[in-house]
Amino acid sequence: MSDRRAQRHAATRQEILDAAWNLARSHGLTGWSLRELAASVGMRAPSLYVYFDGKDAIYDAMFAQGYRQLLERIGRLPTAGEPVEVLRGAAREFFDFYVEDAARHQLLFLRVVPGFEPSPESYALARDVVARLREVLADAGLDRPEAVDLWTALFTGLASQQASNDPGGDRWQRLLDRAVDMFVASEAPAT
Amino acid sequence: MSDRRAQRHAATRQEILDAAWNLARSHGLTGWSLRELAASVGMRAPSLYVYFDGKDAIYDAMFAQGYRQLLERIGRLPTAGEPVEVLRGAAREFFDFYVEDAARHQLLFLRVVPGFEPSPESYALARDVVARLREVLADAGLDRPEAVDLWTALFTGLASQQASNDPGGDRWQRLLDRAVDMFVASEAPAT
DNA sequence: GTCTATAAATGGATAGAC
DNA sequence: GTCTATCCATTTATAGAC
Repeated sequence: MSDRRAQRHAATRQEILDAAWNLARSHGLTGWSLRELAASVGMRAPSLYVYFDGKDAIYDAMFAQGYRQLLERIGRLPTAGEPVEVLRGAAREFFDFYVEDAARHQLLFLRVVPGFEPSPESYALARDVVARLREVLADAGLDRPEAVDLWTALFTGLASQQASNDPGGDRWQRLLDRAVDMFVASEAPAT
Repeated sequence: MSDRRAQRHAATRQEILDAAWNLARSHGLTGWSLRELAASVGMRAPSLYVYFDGKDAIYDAMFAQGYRQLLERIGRLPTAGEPVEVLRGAAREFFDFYVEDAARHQLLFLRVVPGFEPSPESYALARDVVARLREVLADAGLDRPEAVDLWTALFTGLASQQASNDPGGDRWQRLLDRAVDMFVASEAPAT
């Protein structure tokens, strides 16, 4: 059956992607070759071309997968309850997502891979994430566009500091709730 | 005279570094080769080894130069006057420094070059910057360690968003003063 | 779908003449 | 100090046998 074959193909594709993420985490986002990637899934380099058109196609699939993961996690966020609690949950989710995987952070949010540009389809996922985040924050009472921008900057900044300057620790993580309070206070000063 | 020769040597070294920064800005921090670098200063690759021990030594010199630039700019900051004004000046200085040069930002604050580790001498400059920043903020009334951490996260976050999502624009730059106010209000709520 | 073999280019780095 | 020549490793990618 062609269905069976397609399923196997997709499974191997995912296996390759998982291995690529592992290499990116251990050797840096650009610190691995197709030979290494193939070896880590028990193949030789040319066989990878059965599943991907080349290295940039692999980066593109990783880019799309990363944004799909983020989108799914935003979707799971509780949106009912006290606005402050909702925002704390959202802040923690974003913080964790960034800190968990520095390589993913670099691929999704910084332009680190020389010459790589995400495909239009993959980039559309990035736009979906921003749109969905905007909805969540609006539901919690943050509907001013500048509020969303400031919110994003604040929590990506905390996560970036944590990942770069205290990996494995909690020096910036501890500041999360306080940062949410600071933010909420400045958005509703007279309430 | 050996003095003349040493001066010429240092000048050429700097010329090479300037060219390396240009390549890093245009082709990405890791998107250039020693051949290209040599060509851009009118040399062939082997001649570079008269001035640097290899590519990582060039990255190391760039790393040190970047932190020296930042240290100098912190030194120029006005420290007298209204604390809020001092903090606004400091915030703007940091923001500009990061946004000006994405490649420099990646080299100094993110681990983007596979295998590269700054030398102890260069890394000492990074520590100097943090110490000096701590002094400036303390002079403006921010002496709690967590306050400094939150400050750093907030303004590197704003700068990173500006550089990544609105290069050449001012979407996050416009939020700077408001962010300082938010920060100051949360640090001195009952004054 | 996976392999061997290999192309074709590029990388950092060194030897030695000038 | 700069060069030519070259080494040697590595890269992505392709051709074609099985």
